Amino acid sequence: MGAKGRTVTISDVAAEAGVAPMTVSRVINTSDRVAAVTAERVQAAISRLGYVPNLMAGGLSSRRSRMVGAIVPTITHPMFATLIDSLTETLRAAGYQVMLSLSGYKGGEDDLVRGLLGRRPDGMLVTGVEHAPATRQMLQEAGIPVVEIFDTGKRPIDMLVGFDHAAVGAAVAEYFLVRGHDRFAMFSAGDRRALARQHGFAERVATAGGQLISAPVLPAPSTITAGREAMRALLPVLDHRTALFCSSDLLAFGAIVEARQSGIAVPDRLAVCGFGDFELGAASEPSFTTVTVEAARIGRNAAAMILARLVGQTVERRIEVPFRIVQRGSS
Amino acid sequence: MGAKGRTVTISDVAAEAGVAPMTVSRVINTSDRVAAVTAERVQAAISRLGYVPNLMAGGLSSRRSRMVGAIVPTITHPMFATLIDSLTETLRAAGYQVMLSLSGYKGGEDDLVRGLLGRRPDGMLVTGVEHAPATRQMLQEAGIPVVEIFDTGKRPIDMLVGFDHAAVGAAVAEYFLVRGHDRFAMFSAGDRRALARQHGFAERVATAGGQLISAPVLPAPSTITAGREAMRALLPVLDHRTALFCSSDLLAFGAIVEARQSGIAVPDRLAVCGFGDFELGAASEPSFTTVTVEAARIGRNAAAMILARLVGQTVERRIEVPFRIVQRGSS
DNA sequence: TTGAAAGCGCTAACAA
DNA sequence: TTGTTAGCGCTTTCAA
Repeated sequence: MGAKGRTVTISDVAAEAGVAPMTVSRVINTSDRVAAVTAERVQAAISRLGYVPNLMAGGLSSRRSRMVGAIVPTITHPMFATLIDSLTETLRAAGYQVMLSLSGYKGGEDDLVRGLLGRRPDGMLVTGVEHAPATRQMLQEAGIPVVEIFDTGKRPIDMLVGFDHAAVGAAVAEYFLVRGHDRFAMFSAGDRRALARQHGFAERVATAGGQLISAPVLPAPSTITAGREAMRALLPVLDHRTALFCSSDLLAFGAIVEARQSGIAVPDRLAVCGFGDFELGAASEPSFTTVTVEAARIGRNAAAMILARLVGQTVERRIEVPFRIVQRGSS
Repeated sequence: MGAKGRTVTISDVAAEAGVAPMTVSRVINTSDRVAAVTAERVQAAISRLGYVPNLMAGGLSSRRSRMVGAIVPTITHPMFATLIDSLTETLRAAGYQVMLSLSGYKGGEDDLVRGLLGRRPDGMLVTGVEHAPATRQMLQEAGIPVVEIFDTGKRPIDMLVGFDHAAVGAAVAEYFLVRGHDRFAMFSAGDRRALARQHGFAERVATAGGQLISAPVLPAPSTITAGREAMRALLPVLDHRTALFCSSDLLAFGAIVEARQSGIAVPDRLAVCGFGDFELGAASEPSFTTVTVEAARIGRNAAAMILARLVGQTVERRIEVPFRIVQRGSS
């Protein structure tokens, strides 16, 4: 560094401490292989000069960047925010940094992957299992551990931590069916995984001979306001007891707020189940039923899988994380 | 890359295209300075081999990493999530990536800064204006544009985009005073900036001769549940009309839910103002008054300042972003 | 418009 | 335990 003048390099430190650069490198990376006195002298030189090792140089030479790339659609969504939080923390504890890219919900993943791979990450995390063939190939040929998260598929690129969204939809339908419902509605965001939940829900409902009276697809990411508006549109056909599944807790909350405004009793006239288990669902009034998935666990597992592979361990290639319906006041 | 065998380098591409490595480099970085036919041939070789340029090598050589480091307390908080979103997007459009570190609310910033500076970022963003002296010095000596965000101070490290939290507190107090309130309470998270808002609020209240009946400090980050609990504790002294300022919309929402559960009329008996302008405040019932600050604008401004400096422009060193009280159903 | 030489700052591999 | 040599894959600089 150095405000004026040259950046301090490992050679400067070596000269200052009266050792070879390689010895400084050892002190920094594998301090056990250096005599204690020498190490102390080097450490003193380091802090005297304010030396900050150049990780680009180190990475280029060692072919290890101590960095993991991650792509998620957004961090505005509590689920992904939590996931990135736990991923980052688990990797940080192991000495790795995370380079994050946000893909939005409109594709363009290829450029993001290429951009990250340019930094030569030691591992990669991508959201979902649907990728352009070229993207898949790039990831495969990178020769690093790759984890796909938040979904399942038959043929992962490498490793996978997620759950079956269609199964979630079916489980929620089942939950309602068991409680005697026969009229259903679903508010779904337009992204792949929300739509998979919708399909699972609709299919189970159809199999049971239930009636799906409405299933609007809303723009991703979901908002409370979108939930309110969808509910407003649904009101005219809400003449009988209905069970509503929302692809996000935000939609569910909006739906409930609007329903109560309009004098629709929850849960008697309208039963509601959300998805995501945000704090909102537990701490609002009425609290509402939702599907809980431990996002933090997905992040931790993904990080652990990458780290394990980096130290040469054989790892489970596929982890299905459980989901669970949490019954609350809305159903 | 290459699943088996060596990674493709610029020399491989050069050989494939029948040119020198330097020509390939020019095609990638400054394609205008290469003959069109040559460029085409090189591009063909690049995609044939699946070449992904090594940015560590490029950065080491050019001393530009095309990367900006950023430290925020958390991305779980909607305000910081939005900010990082806009920062990332603005920088991405200019060809820069963001390396994100999460500091939590407990310090340890020094290690994060050192870790990021090791990647030789072309710019840095840090949250707040309070830093350990050593951290300050490291940032200063890095010789790169540094932006401190989300606060103001007399003596920024380099550049600053933020607002005065004490002024926010004072403005909210003023807002209540104008409406004839004389009894006040405040729920505040324990982080620096929330406490600054609290102080500003308390001071203005005191100056006006108002009574501050309660001002608990809650753990950061704020939650809805914490707001409910704080309200439960406040109930016994809520015998007169009271105005409550919460350091976060989550606390405000929790407070309102709990108050209504307990039969306290909002806004007649209890007026509430939150902070942050989350969607929750606008779309819940009753909607609630809050302080809005454009987080996205802070991110965009910070990115723009860094980018401008990187192309050698002289830049405003301090941007005060406005805040505004949005009146809604709770006050 | 293109190429050759040198070097960015570090670490692997080997030697002492 | 420490040092020397070579080279990671690019770009800068200079030359043609």
